[in-house]
Amino acid sequence: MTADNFPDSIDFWVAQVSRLHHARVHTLMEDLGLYPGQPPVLFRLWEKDGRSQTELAVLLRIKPATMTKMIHRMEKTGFIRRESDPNDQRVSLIYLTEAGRAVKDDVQHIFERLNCELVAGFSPEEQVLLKRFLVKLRNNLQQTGTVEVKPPEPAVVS
Amino acid sequence: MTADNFPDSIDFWVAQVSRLHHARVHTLMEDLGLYPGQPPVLFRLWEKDGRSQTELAVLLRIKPATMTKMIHRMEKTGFIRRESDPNDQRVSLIYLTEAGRAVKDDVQHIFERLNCELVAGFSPEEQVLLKRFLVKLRNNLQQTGTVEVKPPEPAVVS
DNA sequence: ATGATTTAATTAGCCGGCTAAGTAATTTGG
DNA sequence: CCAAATTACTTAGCCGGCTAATTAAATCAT
Repeated sequence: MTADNFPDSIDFWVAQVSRLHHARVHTLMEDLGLYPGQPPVLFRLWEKDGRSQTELAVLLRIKPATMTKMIHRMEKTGFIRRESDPNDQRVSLIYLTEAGRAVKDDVQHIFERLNCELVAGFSPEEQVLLKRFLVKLRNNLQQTGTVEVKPPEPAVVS
Repeated sequence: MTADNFPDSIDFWVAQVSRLHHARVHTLMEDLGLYPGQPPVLFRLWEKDGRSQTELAVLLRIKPATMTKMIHRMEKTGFIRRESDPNDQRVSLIYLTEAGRAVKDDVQHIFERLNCELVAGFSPEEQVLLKRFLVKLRNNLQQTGTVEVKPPEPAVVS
């Protein structure tokens, strides 16, 4: 990587696509009162209601602390509600409210539309290839991320 | 887009790659005292010193308000310094400090390494294709974002 | 059975995106 | 020449990532 080719690096383009996508979702979700981070939560709840925060965090591959924030916002705006798990007082189970169920069709339609916009000009084969590329990038990043730090040999104490 | 295929959508994978990449850069830059958003600024300054904030924001495709924050942090941590443009008191020109010049080689090496990690298992042709795909995604998003309200399509279909 | 460990969630605080509203300087138009 | 518009940047405040440190509950091991 040199200063010359940086602005045309994979890094740069991934970041830019990600930001534009985020902005686009924001625009499209605005009227429904949803923020861009929230649809993924809803998709997982429409799939199966009453999941724990940790379960959701694992599915969305975000950290529990991030989940907590989002859950609070979505609770405040009325799309979900929390309930203590009777079998384990530590976990709070997340349930859809009526409003959370009500937006399902709209959100799904919007995401269908967004996906069309996104892959416009991609042949079906290219779409498959693109997804394979993205998964491979993910794997490459995860590999290095996890291996990377070898446990430092603790110096012998006293 | 349905609840079923969401977790395997292009959206999801792009977001995930972006987050992991960000985290990886964070890890790799930590020892140098840099945060993930800062290398792009440095790359542009190594290329040409003394740019205005707006110029940098345009190059990095971020908003001026975001630039302001980053510039302040980088000034505080000593990688850059600001100077008023004598020809226009509104603009502040950004210059590298000695520290900003000093990290150049390290940062470039790290980004070379990161790029290798990222595209591991991609043939040169696939790398070209990947970049083309990303650029196309960018264009698709920018199109919809700017046009926003498409002129009503001619209803004639078939 | 109780003390130690693990686990679920929260809190505080940072980074980097964004918008909206405000200030200061320059340009433009009448 | 001076008022109006534009431009460059800042500020305040939100969202969504993250880590580190806490708290409370459950489990494990002695």
